[in-house]
Amino acid sequence: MAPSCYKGVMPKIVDPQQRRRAVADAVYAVVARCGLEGATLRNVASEAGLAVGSVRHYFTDHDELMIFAVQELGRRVGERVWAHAERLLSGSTGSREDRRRRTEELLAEFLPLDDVRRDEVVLRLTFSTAARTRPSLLKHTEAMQQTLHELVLRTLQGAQASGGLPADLGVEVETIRLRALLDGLGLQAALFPRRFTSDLLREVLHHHLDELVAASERGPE
Amino acid sequence: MAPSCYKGVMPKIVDPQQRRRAVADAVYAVVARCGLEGATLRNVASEAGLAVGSVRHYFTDHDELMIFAVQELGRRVGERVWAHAERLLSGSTGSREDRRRRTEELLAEFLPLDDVRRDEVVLRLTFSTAARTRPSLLKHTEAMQQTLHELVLRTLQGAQASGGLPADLGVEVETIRLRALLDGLGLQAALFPRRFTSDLLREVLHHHLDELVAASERGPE
DNA sequence: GCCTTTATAGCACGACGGTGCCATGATAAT
DNA sequence: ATTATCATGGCACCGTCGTGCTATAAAGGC
Repeated sequence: MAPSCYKGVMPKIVDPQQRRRAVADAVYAVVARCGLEGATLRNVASEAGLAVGSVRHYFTDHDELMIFAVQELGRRVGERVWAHAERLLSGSTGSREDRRRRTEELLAEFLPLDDVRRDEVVLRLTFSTAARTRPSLLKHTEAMQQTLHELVLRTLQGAQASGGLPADLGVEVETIRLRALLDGLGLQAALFPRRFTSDLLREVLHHHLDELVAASERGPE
Repeated sequence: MAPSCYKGVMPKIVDPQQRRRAVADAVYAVVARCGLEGATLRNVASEAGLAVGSVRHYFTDHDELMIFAVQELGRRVGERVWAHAERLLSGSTGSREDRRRRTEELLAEFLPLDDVRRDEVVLRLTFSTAARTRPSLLKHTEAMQQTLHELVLRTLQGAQASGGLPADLGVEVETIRLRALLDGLGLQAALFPRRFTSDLLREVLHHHLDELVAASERGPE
């Protein structure tokens, strides 16, 4: 029916992608405030300033909304931290202390040190734990975890290549250990923000990296 | 404690405490299978082989049921691990390698290395994350976390006293770091049991303890 | 003008949640 | 036997949630 050009003949105004992202924002706000069980269509629609029918116009199912929320969360986290990683890699010049400082900053992106990162950690944690009993979420959660794993791995490998870490260090095991540390800290801090202050989190991370570089002076086991 | 003859004048047969624990068992089974949102009164009652009214006879609210489940979970975890800790402390004799091995076994109680510990980790994780948005659970979850914290702290202090760890080691920070590591590993393993095998978990814990004792040969920073 | 497509909103239905209330059976004291 | 107490089970009510369906308004293409 329509002529050959299928691209520019949309008789509408709003951008669906942008709308979906806006709804995802509402999901994040509700989940951060009331938990995942509070992310009902009515709550999300109310948070987004829309009606339930409007939200359902962009998401067929409640499941699809949750899946999109996880995907979008993974996209944003990956995007933000990859940008940070590129900043680190681009500035390959600099003293060893500078590289160490920037590496620590990069890894600190995974800790709830401010409101933005705190919400992000809480959301990652919430969706991840929920994915255990929700097959539809598990696949995308796994992808997000894989992204974070590779990022930490690349970071350690980069530090190793630049001489900041010993060449004989088991980066795979250290990646798992470091990621577990970051996740565990985030978990505790998400539960008890008053006990786990930003300074304490930074101190633990700093200490852990100290131990990693100190292993170089010890040589292979 | 075995159900001894009641001394009071109760015209009944069953022991309410035992019944409440049995219902808690049903809660654990349902939560482990379907997540916390699946722990409805109907599901729990069905799992326990009772009717909803029967469950409600022992728990006024759904909230009270959840609170009791958290408390009981904390009790059991603490009981089991404290028993293990006493075994460690009672056998203060033995070579350094033996002490190290038993310490590692004690800390391994927090890792999902078998079905029992796996369920326990999953339950701890589920209730903890849920407590973030449920004030009624937060208080008891905090108590459970405090118990685990103190246990890890005592373990490290014991190792330090016996000479297994350097005297100048910051046990408080190391406790936080070790607990974050255990929590993070448990979180990952709960999500992806196939990727995080028992051997891998043991290896990471072993490696971490190696790093701790290796810090003794490095002296103060 | 007309018509198609999209955006937004609302209603109604069925399913399921917690909970108040009550009926029945069992037990032990009187 | 009577009665009080407790255990157990079921019913019914009300709220909420997801979802199918429909209505209305706006924006191009013809």
